[in-house]
Amino acid sequence: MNTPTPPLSISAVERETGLSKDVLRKWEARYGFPQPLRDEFGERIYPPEQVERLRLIKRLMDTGMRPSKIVGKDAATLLSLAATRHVAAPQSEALETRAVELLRQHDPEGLRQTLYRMLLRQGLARFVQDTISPLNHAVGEAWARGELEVYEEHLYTEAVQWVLRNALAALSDRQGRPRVLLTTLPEEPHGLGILMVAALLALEGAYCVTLGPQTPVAEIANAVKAQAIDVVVLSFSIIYPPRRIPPALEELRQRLAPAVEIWAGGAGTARLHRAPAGTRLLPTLEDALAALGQWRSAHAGLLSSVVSVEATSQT
Amino acid sequence: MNTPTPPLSISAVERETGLSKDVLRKWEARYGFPQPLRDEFGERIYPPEQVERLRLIKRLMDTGMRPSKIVGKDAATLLSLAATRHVAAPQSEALETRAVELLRQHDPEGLRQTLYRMLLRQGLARFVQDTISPLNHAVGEAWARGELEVYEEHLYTEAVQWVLRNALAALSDRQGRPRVLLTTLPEEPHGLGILMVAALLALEGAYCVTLGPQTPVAEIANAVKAQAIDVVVLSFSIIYPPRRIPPALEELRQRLAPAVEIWAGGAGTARLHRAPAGTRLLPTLEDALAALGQWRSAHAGLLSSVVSVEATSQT
DNA sequence: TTAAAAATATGTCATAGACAAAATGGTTGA
DNA sequence: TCAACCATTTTGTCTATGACATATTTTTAA
Repeated sequence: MNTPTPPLSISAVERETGLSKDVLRKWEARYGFPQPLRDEFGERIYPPEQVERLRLIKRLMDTGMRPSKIVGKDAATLLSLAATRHVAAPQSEALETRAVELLRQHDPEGLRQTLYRMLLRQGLARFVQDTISPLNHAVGEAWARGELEVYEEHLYTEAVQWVLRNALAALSDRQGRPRVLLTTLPEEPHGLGILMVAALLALEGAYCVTLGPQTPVAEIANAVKAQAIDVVVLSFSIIYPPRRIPPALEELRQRLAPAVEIWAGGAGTARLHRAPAGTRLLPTLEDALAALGQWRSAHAGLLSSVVSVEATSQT
Repeated sequence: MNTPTPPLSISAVERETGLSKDVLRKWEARYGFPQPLRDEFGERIYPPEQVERLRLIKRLMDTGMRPSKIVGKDAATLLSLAATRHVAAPQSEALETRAVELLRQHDPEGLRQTLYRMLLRQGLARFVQDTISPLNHAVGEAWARGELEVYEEHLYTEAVQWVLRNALAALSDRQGRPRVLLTTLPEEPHGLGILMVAALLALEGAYCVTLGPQTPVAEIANAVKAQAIDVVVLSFSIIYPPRRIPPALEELRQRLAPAVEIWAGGAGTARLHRAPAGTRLLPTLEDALAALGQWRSAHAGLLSSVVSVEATSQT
């Protein structure tokens, strides 16, 4: 009934796991795993079990573990390690399993509908915080366990984006303040986070421009000028190397006028001690709302003179 | 004003151009191009001009040219080659340049609006055929000339998807016939084509399920059964190796009940001589409409008994 | 404790050659 | 005239091994 999963070539494994060919070969030499079979031409072929383990290892490494600690471990140990990683117990198991089920049945329409109904029932704010957030985790873990294929994760992402963008379109108010630009840096492909933040901020009356993921810094600077942006929100997922976040933020800080605030959100920022000067961390969605409130009170008296401020800041 | 584009490392060039590190090194050895400089550690660094040329070369290769014919050529020659490739002169230059402009200004909202207004003015069918199709070309070429960054192309894709999905949602009719499943195979990442076809078919009253791109064959078979699908539409873009299309179609043909039709569309199918037995090629969008008409007349007398046919075909 | 320095771990890059897979071009047979 | 076949060439991917930059951890000094 399910996919029969034949053994994979090294490029296929690279595609499936995100581990480069070089890394796969080096691990084999250094840690003795993976240990692919060879085909008739002496080329590596990886049995599904090993691909499975590699997927798990990749997932654990994305949460900060080091290869030497985990590459040797067997699948069971890896799974238990993965289990100890997340503390928060999901409150609405039912929805999550239902969503994963719909994914597996390839019913994108049904998934969108389910999500949209949930949105109507809960309201946008609770929907984003209590439903989408845990769902993201559930889907991510299902994928790491090999229960979902890559394209099924795509399906999920598309459905969520669809629902959130719809909501955003309805909320869009060009007079809203602050004017917020949301995007990710070129090395960060995950764009769901910014949509979630955008939804929350737009609900509170901010004007949100979501650029989509992977915008070069120079282009962010252009967009900020062109659209008279007050706040830039960047999202860093768990896969973004934490060490690279501060320098990236500092570079952006230098390129933007000091009046433009820089907020950094996403799971990747949770591991940071403190924010670089002139930037702000938003490890959770609540922090985004708090930051918005503070921006508002800081600019409360100035809102009437905003137009002139923008005009000068565009030089 | 524009991006300053520093010299790039070999991985960066791989990311930018889609040419693997192995290929970049081999071309250097075989054809003498690219000829990257070396940094202080002896590692390759590619000046922007060479990256530019590589981008053009990749684009030309995607249209079927061979490396030996073009890797040596200079940028001007490559551009003229690219120019001779497309015959059809775009009729509404204005719109195309306007869209590219909006992209460059990072105004996704504005782009969506422009597209949506165009849709309302022209109607969905003309919008897809006369506007989106040439726009796709224009954007693709702008990208090959280096006028757009990767993420700007994403922006475009997202905007078009947004507009088309919106239209599709409004048209969706669960009673519609035939029931059409649209997707691409795992090696084909481009998903715009199926949305365009879906829009046209849905407009004519078909029920369309768009699975998103990169669905494994086994999963297509599952979905076909689960949703009582009459027709599977696959899209092959210009980058799909033409030689692999027939075997792929044949494999799918074997996995599906004979009553389920298989149509293959997209620019990749234009180069094929004839369709494998039991499948049908749709090199142009008009062909899709024609195929729909023929399906309808072939099943005209049976439409009343469709329900029972489905019930038995699901065994 | 904090900070700097040394040691270790890890990923990326380089070279060079083997060879499968794809494409081309010519030949044969319908 | 066209398609199918085979030989030849082209082209991309893979193997193997080692160097070394960069990231992380540990140790040492302040």
